[in-house]
Amino acid sequence: MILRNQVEWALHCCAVLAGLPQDRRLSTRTLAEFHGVPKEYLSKALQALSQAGIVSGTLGPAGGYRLARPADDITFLDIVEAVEGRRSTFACTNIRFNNPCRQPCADDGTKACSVARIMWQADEAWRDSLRGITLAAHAAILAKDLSPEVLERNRQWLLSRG
Amino acid sequence: MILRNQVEWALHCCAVLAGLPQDRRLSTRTLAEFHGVPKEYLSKALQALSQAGIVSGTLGPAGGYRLARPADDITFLDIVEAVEGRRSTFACTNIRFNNPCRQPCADDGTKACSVARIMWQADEAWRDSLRGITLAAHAAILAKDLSPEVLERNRQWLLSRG
DNA sequence: TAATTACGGATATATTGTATCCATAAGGAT
DNA sequence: ATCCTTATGGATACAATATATCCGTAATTA
Ligand code: FES
Ligand code: FES
Repeated sequence: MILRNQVEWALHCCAVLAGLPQDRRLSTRTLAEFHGVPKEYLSKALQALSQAGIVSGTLGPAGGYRLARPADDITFLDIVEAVEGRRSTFACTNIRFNNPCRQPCADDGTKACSVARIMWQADEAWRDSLRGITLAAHAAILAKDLSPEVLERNRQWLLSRG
Repeated sequence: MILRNQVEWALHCCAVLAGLPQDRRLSTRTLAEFHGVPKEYLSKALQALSQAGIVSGTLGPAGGYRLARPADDITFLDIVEAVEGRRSTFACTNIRFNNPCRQPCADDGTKACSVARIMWQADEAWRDSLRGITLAAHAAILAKDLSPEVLERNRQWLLSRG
């Protein structure tokens, strides 16, 4: 089990957008070149973000994407779920009901399986962790990781493209 | 991203074994019939559990599997990792280094990407949650969920097969 | 009008998950 | 000794998903 590449791409794209003025837009082409990933496929991830209301896309020249909400109102979970979906990472197929000595209409079918409950609880812990980090919080981490020069250089490169 | 069916099967098989006397063994065929899953494919999951030292398999008639350790020394994480592997659910492909305006030999390459660190932290939260539940703890939950009659009926069916 | 963009559908390929089959070695029953 | 049953591991086939590309459309700007 492994998350899609799209997740890494989407997170980085959102992080980049969070570092720019809110009204500035970046095109799919610029974002693809900046991250060195195929433009056509990245477009699918950006469309998913757009449909989820995380970014806003506009048509025409000088069009592109910007964040649809303030950076402190977008969590990592929002982005991951937009690309990866909201279904639990654990799928219960109810094999407990295949039990050959189980009586039909037993009253043990009203509650979810104990195994599934534990797995879903772990899934929620994963989501809680991602829900705790906003793009604004990540920008603060990034500011400590990278030197101001590197950040400014990236910023200028992106703004010169659009 | 979704976990394999094997995970659900492996967890249920271990839960079944935990409800039996430690020296009793169950064959792949019995476990497959009990859960209504293909015997040949379930065998692969049991082999993974065997190789991870969670269950112990013996050959010959009256052979089969038993837990290799006490039930309070086997966590859900042990079982999930045996089947699903231990790699993180998030794979970083280092797209940050594809940055076209990045200078070679920059000092920002010594640390893992901030995005990856956040994703790996969430992965650890998921694992921590699974690490907190042992087969013994699950057995206690099961005892509250199911009626003693159902548990005993299953127990007898399994013991009569082996 | 022409160029550029997001958007969505269709398609192709690669990777992974699912499932089955078979050969082998080992243990128990006769 | 012989036969049956079992786990083990390799090989193979099939299905589902991930990855990637292509193209047509509509909207926007110059
Ligand atoms: S029946 Fe699906 S996890 Fe128990
Ligand atoms: S480069 Fe892989 S997560 Fe940032």
